[in-house]
Amino acid sequence: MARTGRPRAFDESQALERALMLFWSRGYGATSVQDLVEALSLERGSLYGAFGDKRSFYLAAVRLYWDTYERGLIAALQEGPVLPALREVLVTPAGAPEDTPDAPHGCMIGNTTAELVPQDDEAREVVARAHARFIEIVAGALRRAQAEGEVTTAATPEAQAQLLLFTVQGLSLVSRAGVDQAAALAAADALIGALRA
Amino acid sequence: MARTGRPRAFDESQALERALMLFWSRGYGATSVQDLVEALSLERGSLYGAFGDKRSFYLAAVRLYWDTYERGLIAALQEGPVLPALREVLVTPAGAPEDTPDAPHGCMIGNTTAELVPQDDEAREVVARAHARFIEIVAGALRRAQAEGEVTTAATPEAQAQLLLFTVQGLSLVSRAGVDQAAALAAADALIGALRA
DNA sequence: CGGCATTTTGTGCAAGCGGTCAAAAAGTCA
DNA sequence: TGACTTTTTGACCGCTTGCACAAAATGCCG
Repeated sequence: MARTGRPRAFDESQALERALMLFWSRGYGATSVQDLVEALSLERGSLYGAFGDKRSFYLAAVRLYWDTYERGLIAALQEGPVLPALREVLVTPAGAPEDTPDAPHGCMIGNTTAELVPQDDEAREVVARAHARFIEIVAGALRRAQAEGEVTTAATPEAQAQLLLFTVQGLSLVSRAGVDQAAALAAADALIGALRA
Repeated sequence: MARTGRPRAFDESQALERALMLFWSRGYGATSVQDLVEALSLERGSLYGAFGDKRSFYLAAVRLYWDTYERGLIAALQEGPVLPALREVLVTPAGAPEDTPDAPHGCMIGNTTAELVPQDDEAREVVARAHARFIEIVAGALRRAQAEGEVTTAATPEAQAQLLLFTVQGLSLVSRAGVDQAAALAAADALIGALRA
C-alpha cells in the first residue's frame, strides 16, 4: 500500500548525495538551508518534507558518507598484504589538490566531531559508531597480518588500529590547513614502517 | 600622552582568557556574542570596542591558546629523555574528565582547523603557523634524541614530528566523541614504543 | 471520471544573530 | 572647575536563520 499520492519530483538519494557534498565542503554551520535549497533545486517545503530538519538532514548525509567509506575500507583490506592498503587509507585524505574552493576537505566524520559532537548526542553516537567500526575492521585485518608475519606483534592489533584511527583523523584534519605533501607521505611511511614485522 | 579618558572597567587579558574557555568548549559558531557578553560580564559595546568583531576575538583567543601550549611544549621537551615527555604530550588531551558539559574538549587548533579554516584565510594562517612551530620544536627534540640513541633513526626527525602532530591532533579530535581511555593509552604507547631506538 | 493521498510551491514568521550608535559616565589635565 | 578623551551602557537595526502552513498540483485507484 501507500503507493498513492503525488510522486516525488526529485531523486531523493541523489539529493542526499549533493547535500553531502555541500555539507562536506562547507561544514554544518556554514551551510544554510537556503544554500541547500538552491544547490538541490527544490523548494524549502519539499526539503523539510523529505528529510526533516537541517540536523537530521546533515546526520543522514554523514551516515551516507560513512557507509560509503566503510565499504571502501573493507574492500581495500579484504585481500592481499595489509600494510600497503593501510598506507593508501592513510594517505588518501592528504591527496586532495585543494585548489577548488568548494572541494570537500578532510574526513567528514572528523568535521562532525569537531563541529557537532560537543552539543549533539545523536551526532556523537554516529561518530562513535564510525570510530568503533573503523577499529573493528582495521584490527581484524591487522590480526590476520600479524598471524602471517607481515605486521609486528609489538602491540595488539587493537592498539595499532586505534593508532591508525588517530593518525588518519589527524592527517585529514591537518591537511585542511595545508600540508607539505612530501612531509605527510614521509610521516605515513614512518608509521607504516614501524608496523612492519 | 594617551593616558586620558575613562579607564577600562574590566581586565582585558582575563576577559580574553574566559572567552578562550567558552570558545574552546563550545566552538566558534555555537558561541554567540550574547554568550560572551554574559560570561564576561560586560556589555556588547565594550566587547566590540576592546576586541573588534567576533572573528577577531576568536582568533585572539586561539593565539593565546597556542602561545600557552607552545610554552608548555618547549618546557616539557627541553631536558631529560624525550620519549616520556612526548608520551605525556600525546596523552594529555585524552585525559579530560568529560563529565562537565562545558569542559573544553580537544585541541583548539584542531577545532579551528575543522570549523574555520575552510573559509577563513586568517584562521588558516594561525593554524598553519601552529603546525609549523609544533613540528619545529618536536623535530628539534627528536634530533637530539636520535643523536643520543634514545630514538630510532629509521625515519627523519621531521617525519617523526609530523607523525606526532597527526597523532596528537587525531587523538584529541577523536577524544571529543569519547574514547576508551585504556585503548587510547595503548595506542599512544604503541607509537612511543615504535619510536624507541 | 472523481475522490484521495501526497508532494510541491511560495509566502510568511518569530527568534536569534552579529554588529552599530548616541548618550551618559568616569577619569585626566590645564 | 571645566574642557577633553575614552569607556560604558543599553537600546536598536537589518539580516538571516530554521521552520510552518495553506493552497495548488499531481498521480493512483476504484
